[in-house]
Amino acid sequence: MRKTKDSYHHGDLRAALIKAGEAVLSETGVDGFSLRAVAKRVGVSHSAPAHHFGDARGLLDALAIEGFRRFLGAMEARQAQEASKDPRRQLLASGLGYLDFAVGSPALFRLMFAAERADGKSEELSQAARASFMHLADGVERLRRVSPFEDASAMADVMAIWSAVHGFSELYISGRLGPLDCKPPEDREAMLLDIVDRAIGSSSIDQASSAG
Amino acid sequence: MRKTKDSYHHGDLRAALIKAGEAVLSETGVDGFSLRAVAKRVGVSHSAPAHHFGDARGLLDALAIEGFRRFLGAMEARQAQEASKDPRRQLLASGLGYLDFAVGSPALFRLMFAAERADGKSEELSQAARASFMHLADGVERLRRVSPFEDASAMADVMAIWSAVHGFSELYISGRLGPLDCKPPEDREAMLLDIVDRAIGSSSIDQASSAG
DNA sequence: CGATGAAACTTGTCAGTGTCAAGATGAATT
DNA sequence: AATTCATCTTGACACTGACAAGTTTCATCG
Repeated sequence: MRKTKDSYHHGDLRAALIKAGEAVLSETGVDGFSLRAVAKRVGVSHSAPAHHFGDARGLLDALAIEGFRRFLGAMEARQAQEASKDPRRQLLASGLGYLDFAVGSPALFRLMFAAERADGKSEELSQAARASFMHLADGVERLRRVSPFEDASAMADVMAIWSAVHGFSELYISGRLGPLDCKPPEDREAMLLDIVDRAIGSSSIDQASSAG
Repeated sequence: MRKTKDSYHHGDLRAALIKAGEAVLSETGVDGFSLRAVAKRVGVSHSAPAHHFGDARGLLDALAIEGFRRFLGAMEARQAQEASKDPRRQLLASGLGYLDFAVGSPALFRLMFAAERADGKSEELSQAARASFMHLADGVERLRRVSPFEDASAMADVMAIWSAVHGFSELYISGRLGPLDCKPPEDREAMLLDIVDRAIGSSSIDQASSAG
């Protein structure tokens, strides 16, 4: 069974390694990431991580899982801040949370969406990723009043919105949006809202015609 | 052309290393990529690449530069196939080329858009990337009849279209679009066209009439 | 033609990495 | 107190990128 509560030797090495792993990831990027560097930062031997995560991929998976949890949290936080409960507004708020996370933890964001990790090797990781997808699907369902899994056009909305938000986030953290990233956060957020608005399309004009 | 296969000098080692590098990249992904593996594949010593590319990053930069060249070619190829010269059709065709390249060379695509390489360290790489961006900007300019660099709303179109196409491509090659990637190419292409259509928005529904 | 120097490539070495095997530590159970 | 066993350490191996120094080929000039 899953154990490893805070106990003796180190206290809670597993959690400490994840925390240190995130720090190393954000400081040096995924290229400078190494098991030994993480272990050294925590102050344990170079092969201590192996016991908790198996191999390097195991630790990266754990980081991605933790990342998806915070990712979902970032979207929900923005939605909670949004006063209006209008589905369209809530969906836009969710997109802002998506961008918040990408900008705040770009290396982790990239790790989470790395191609190799979507192969379903880790069931827990697949599930965490699916939860984020479901969050988006739910948002569209509230807007369209139809489940995307039962309505192709609603699923098309999901794809369009997801692609737009994800693409913008990726390009932004890549620094490819030119002078935009030098500007205040309000600018990139306004840009994102415009983009998501296009992606939602005419399917919800009747819902909230004067949003903005 | 000096090409002495059995001689001490390879003849065209630089090109051979780039070619082998692309092969290693597509076969093992960027994680399994190593200078020594590339050198071994070509049949030279482990430090032969250093003479042409300096360090590992130098070879990866060269691969990205070559990638951007083929990337642009993929977009232009699709545009050439498109019979209609209508700016909207041409823009959509360009998007299909974008997706073609991402699907055909996912590892290279990811390498090209890796965040660390957009820092302008390599001028040649920055220029190759900029050329691809310009291709998109030109397409929007033909559609809107205004330069995106002189019109904010046209630049917004550029951002929206780029985000949508890039996001869809990223998510697709990540295998996160679910059952979509098992389906024939026509399906994903139809999906992309729908998405880009949303991103273009109403700005070109009546291209000539609405003057921004 | 032959020498000289530069370019292309090799060999050797070093620190660092992931992973495995085997040993040491200490809390919990008996 | 002895045993158990997950936890953690030590040591080793093959591999990596980078550097230094040596070897081979080519080009140019005397």
